[in-house]
Amino acid sequence: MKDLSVKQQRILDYIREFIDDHDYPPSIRQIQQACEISSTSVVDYNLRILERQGHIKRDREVSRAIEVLQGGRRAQRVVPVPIIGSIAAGEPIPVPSADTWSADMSDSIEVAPEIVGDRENVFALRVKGTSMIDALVNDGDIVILEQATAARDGDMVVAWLKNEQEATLKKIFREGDRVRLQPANETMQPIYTDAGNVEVQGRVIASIRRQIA
Amino acid sequence: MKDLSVKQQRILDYIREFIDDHDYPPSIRQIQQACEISSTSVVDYNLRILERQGHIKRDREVSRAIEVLQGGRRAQRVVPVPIIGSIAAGEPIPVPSADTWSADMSDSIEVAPEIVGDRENVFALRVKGTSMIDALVNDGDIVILEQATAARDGDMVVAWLKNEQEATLKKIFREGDRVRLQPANETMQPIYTDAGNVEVQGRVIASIRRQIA
DNA sequence: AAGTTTAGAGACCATACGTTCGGTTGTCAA
DNA sequence: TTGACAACCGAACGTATGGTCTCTAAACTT
Repeated sequence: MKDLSVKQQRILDYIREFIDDHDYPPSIRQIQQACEISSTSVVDYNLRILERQGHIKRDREVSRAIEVLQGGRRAQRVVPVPIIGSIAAGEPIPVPSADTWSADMSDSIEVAPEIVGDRENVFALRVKGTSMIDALVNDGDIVILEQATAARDGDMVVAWLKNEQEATLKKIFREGDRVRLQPANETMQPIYTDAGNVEVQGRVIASIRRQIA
Repeated sequence: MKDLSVKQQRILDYIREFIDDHDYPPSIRQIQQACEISSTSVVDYNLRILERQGHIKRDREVSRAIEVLQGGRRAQRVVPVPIIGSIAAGEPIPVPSADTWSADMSDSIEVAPEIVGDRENVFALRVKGTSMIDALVNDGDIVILEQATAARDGDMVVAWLKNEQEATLKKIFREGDRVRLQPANETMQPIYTDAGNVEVQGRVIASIRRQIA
C-alpha cells in the first residue's frame, strides 16, 4: 500500500473527525471546504485513490456514503451490557428478566463487540467484597456473563451453592455425582461438593477491572 | 416519554440496522421503502416525533443526517489499543515507540472509549505466565496501560526492578528512600526495595480477561 | 352533529450532492 | 522539445433527497 499524500491524509483525518462529531459522514463539499480544496472534483479524485487503496469504501450515487475502514474492517460500535446487580458471597445473584433487559439501561458497561460476539442474554455483575479473590476477581471488578444453566467442564461459571447459600466464581468439573469447583488461581485449593448442591447461573465470558476511575 | 407506535419503533429499528450495515444513515426514502410507508411525508412526520422524544437527532436540510441517540448520548465507537508486547517476570517490557504507535496496528485490542478516556499514549500488554498472580492477573490476561515514568502513591504500575531484572505489576508506595510494592491481592505480602532499584514504566488503567475465545 | 386532533397519502419544489468534462499546471524521462 | 502522467481547477449537469403543501380518513372531544 502506497503512502498517502498530505492532502489525502488530511481528508482521511477530517472524515474520521467529522464522523466522530456527527455520526454521519461528510459530503464532498464539506470535505472540500474543511481541507481547503478548490474544487469538488479534486476531492473526488483523491477519494477514488483512498478507495483504491482500501482506506475507505464508497457507495456510488449516494450522498455521504463514505465508510472509513481500518485494517480492512469497518470500525465497530461498542455494545452496552446491562449491569443487573452484584455478586458477593452469601447473596443470590439477581435473575436477568425481560424487565431489566432492554428497559433499564441506566447502569451498564460498554464493551467491545468482539467480547460479546454472537452471544445473546449477556449481562454483567459488579463484584462486591474480596470473596472472589481466588478467581482473580477483586472488589469492584465487573464480570461479563452469558446466561446459562448448563456448562461444559472447565468453564468458568457463577455457581450458587444451595447449602452454603453462597454465590461463587469457579471453574466447574463434573466428577461422577460430585462437582469440583476449581479456583482460577492455581495456588488455591478446589472445593468438592454434591452435584445437587450446585446451580449454574451463568458462564463467565470476560472480566474487567478499572484501576483508575 | 410516551410510548412509540409500532411504526415508529419499526423506523427506529431500521435506522439502527441500516447504520450497522452501512456506517451511514438511511435516507428518508429508504426508510419509507423498508418500512412500507406510502409517503415521505409520513416518514418525516414520524421522524419529527422521534426527534421530539429524544430518540434521534436530525440536522435540517442535510441528507442522511440522522443520529440515533441511546440514553440521550450518542453511541460511541470502540478505540483500538495497540498490544505492543507481553509482560512476564524476567523480561523487560518493550518501550512504546512512534513506530509501534500508529503504524503497526496488526495486534490490538478494542476497548470502550470510557476506559481510555482522554488519556494519550495508551498501550496494552499481554501477560505471560502466572507470575503476576498476586496482582490478580493471570496468564493470557491483557492489561491496559498509560505511559508514565512517575506515579502517585497507591497507583498500580508496571515496575521494572533493575537488580532482579524483572517486571512486575504492583501498587507503589514511596516510604522515604525505600519503595513498597504492594500486591493487589491482600493475602500476599509486599516487597520492599530501594527507590533506585525501581523504574516505573506505566500506570495500569484497566485489565481485561477473556474467559472464552 | 360538528369541530379537533392524529395519522397518513400523493404531488411538487428547492437544493444538497455526487459525477463528469474540458482545461491547466508541474514533473520527469526520452 | 515533446509526450506522458499525476494532480488540480472550475463549471455544468442530473438526480437523490429533505421539506412542504393539499387532501383524506379515521379517532377523539364537545
